Parts: sequence; structure tokens; C-alpha cells
Amino acid sequence: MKIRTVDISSTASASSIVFASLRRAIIEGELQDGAPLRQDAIAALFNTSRIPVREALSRLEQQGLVETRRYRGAVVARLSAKEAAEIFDFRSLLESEVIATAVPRLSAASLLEARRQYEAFRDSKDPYEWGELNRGFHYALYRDSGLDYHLRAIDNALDRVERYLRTQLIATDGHDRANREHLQILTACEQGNAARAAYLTRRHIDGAKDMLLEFLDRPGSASAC
Amino acid sequence: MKIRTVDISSTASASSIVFASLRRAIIEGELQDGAPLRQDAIAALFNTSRIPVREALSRLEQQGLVETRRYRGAVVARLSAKEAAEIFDFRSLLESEVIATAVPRLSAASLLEARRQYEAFRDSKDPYEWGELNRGFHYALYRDSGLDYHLRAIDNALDRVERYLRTQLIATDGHDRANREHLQILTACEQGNAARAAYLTRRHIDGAKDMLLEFLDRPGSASAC
DNA sequence: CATAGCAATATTGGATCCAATATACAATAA
DNA sequence: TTATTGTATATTGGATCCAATATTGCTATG
Repeated sequence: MKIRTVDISSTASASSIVFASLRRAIIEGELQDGAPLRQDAIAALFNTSRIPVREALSRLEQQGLVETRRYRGAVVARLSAKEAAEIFDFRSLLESEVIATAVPRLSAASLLEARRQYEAFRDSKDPYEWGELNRGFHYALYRDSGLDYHLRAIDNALDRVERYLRTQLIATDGHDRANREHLQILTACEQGNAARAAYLTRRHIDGAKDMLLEFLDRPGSASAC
Repeated sequence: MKIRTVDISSTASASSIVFASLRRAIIEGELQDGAPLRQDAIAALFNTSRIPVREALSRLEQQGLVETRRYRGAVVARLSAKEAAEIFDFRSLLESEVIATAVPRLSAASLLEARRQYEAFRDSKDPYEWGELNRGFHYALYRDSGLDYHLRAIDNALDRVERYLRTQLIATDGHDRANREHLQILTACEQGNAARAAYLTRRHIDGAKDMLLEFLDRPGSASAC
């Protein structure tokens, strides 16, 4: 049959919808650090009961995006400069490895997709799109590595720091710089130079870390965004 | 006051007890691959309702230890040889980095603890202790790195493969080999040789991966343990 | 006899209700 | 007035109940 099908058994449950929405709200910075997450309030927002909310919160906690204290509720997880720095180091290590694995296997389709995402990121003026577009660019260059477990770990790590990354991109010339570096990485990939792609990726992330830390140190930038 | 106190606010909730117990049962291989996890049955075991069980299951799913299909329930997550291999590569990358960071900061207490754990692992005859003792040894050498995020990722990765590791340790001379390698790593750490500790750790994990894959390929060993 | 259709059962997802705990605030005593 | 105690309210954790879906087994029909 030639009809477009949907796997109904995998339609979203209430708890997965709440989970996805809260996750997005947190990584986009809409819910600020330390903001309390009241089960009742969230349940009311989604017109559901507290049960799916609690399930979503426990998943978010497992992922490190919220912190829960018994009988006191959940808050958006805070991130110290030290933790942020560590997560950037984590990404640097993993992403350079992943791209080195991917480059020899890169399909033409993935390269094309990467270029498309590169241009979309370059041309976007909306900081709230940057997170997705940035992920799209890097993911296009990573996916042919076949390292799914690594990719999930990278995604989780990005979830933790994305909002800080955005504030830094907004407040500095980070967007221009990211564009230049993306183009370099893309070029290395197109040339099949895995070592160079890995090196550039490492520098890309290390540089972002340094800029972020410098930015966080700057007085008055603590609670930006 | 001189009374022995307990932080009551951090006593365990039902769901966290169920979570910890199920996690242990899975990583120890007591619950086999693909085994169904019936909410009712588990709730009865713990003399509780299904609510904490569901929360525990959703946390375990987030961690990749169980797979859930809507309205069909949860099963212990299966692990293909390919995924297992990737997780070993993941550990290899992270653990060598972490130990390299830790070595220059290793305290005497941590070295002593590592030696204690090394001996306990060496002298243990009970394969079901090996997992904990192995973690104890490595963790003692990692903890001074201060890389908590990395350590959590390593723990999660180990959770996924520990039961396969044990079957392989039992069925081959893996325990002896691990002991020899542990001693080498420990010695390098005591000598403050970070690069060598990292190199040995990488080889330790890569070697375990190779032995496991070879073991899994061997006909008839598929559903061992 | 094999198979489609249907009913009965099992199981999960979610809603509502109750108990345990924390927080805010008023009352009281030094 | 200020610290302390008691109380009311808010909030979470868990139990029970109901609805939605999957699975199983039976029946009827070709």
C-alpha cells in the first residue's frame, strides 16, 4: 500500500509531551536557573494531572536538568562555572572523536545537509533558533559515525549548557566566530581530512568554553538572558 | 548537642528504592535481557503501589537500562554486540582522559584506597562482587580528577555493560588478566606517570572489549550467565 | 482444518483522593 | 520586642480507582 502510515503505538503519552516541553523550556533558558517547578502549576498548563508531570520531572532529574528535594519539589538545575567548564571539556573530547570517526564515512547527503545547516545558522538572526541549527550542523557531520551512544551523551551534555552558550553568543561576537569555525570544519570534512576536522572541532568547543567562562567572570553578566 | 543525627529529608523515597533495586538487578544480570518488567509484580514485591514503580521504570529508561513500549510495558534493554563495542570505546576514551587528569592530583588516601580495592578484587572468588570491587578500584583512581560529570557518564556506561563483562570474566581468564592490568595501572599512578596510566587504562578497556566480542562470537555463548 | 471476528482478560496510562512533610504566619511568653 | 511554639496552608509522595489499549482464547464460517 502506498499510504502514509503512523506508528500509533509510539504516539506521545502525556508524560513524554510534558517531558519534551519542559526540556525545551529549560534548555532554551525560558525557565531560569533555580526556578521552582510546581507540579500543580505544570499539570494545569498541560490540562492533565500531576502523575505525568512527576514522571517527566523524574526523567529530567535523571538527565541532570532539574534537581529535586523530597517534599520540597523540583527546581531547574543550576550550573556552576566549574561544571559548565567540565561539560565543555566532555564535549570537546567526545565530539572530536566522533567527527574523526565520521569523516571517512561521510555520505554526500550528509555533507549537503551540513552545508544547508551551516548556511541556515549563518543567516539566522534569531538566537532562539541558533541552538537547533547549531545541533543540526554538527549532527549532520557526526551521524555517519554510527556512534549512537556517543551522540546521545553529546546531546545530553549540550542540553545542560545550551542556554549559557546562547547568552554568550548574544553578548559577544560568538555568532560570527562560530560561523567562521563551522566553515573551516565543513571544509575539512569535504576534503576528507579527519584529523583536521577533529582538531578544529576540539578548538571550536574549547574556544567556546573560554569565551563563556570569560563572559561569566565579567561582573554583571551573572543572570543575563 | 552530641547526638548522632540523620538527615531525614534525604531518606529514601519508595521510588528511589525501587529504582536502585531494579538497577542493581539489571546490571548484575539477575534480570535477563528482554525480561518483562510487570508493574504489578514489582509493586507487589516491594509492597507498594505501581506509582513509585512507574517512576523508577521511567528513570531506568532514561538511563537506557530498560525499554518501554506504550501500553506494552517495559523490558530489560537488550544490547547488541555493536552497541556493547561502542560503549567500551566510549569508556576507553573517557576513562583514559579522567585518569590522566587525576594522577597529578592523587592523594595518598586515594592511592591507599585503590590498593585496598585492588587486593579485594584480586582475592574475591565471587563473580557477583567483582563489579563493585572493579568500580571501587577504578573510582579510587578517578575521583581526585574532580570530573564529576565524566564520572557519572562512565558509571552509566558501565551499568550498561557490566553483566556482559562478568559473563566474560567468568568464562575466560579475564579475572587474572584484569588483576595484572590493575596492578600495572596502580603502579603507574603511584609513580605519578599520568600518560602511562592513561595508556594502560585505554589498553585495559580495549582488551576487555576484544575479549568480550570474541566471546560473544563464540557459538553457544549467546545467552550465558 | 485454518482463519477472521469477537469477547474476556491482562496490563498500562492517567485521574482522583489521602497521607506525610514543609513552609508561612499568628499567638504567646520571656 | 523578640524568640519560640503552635497552627493553617501549600506541596509533594503514594494509594486507589477508572479508562485506553494490547493480548489471548474461543467461536463461527469458509
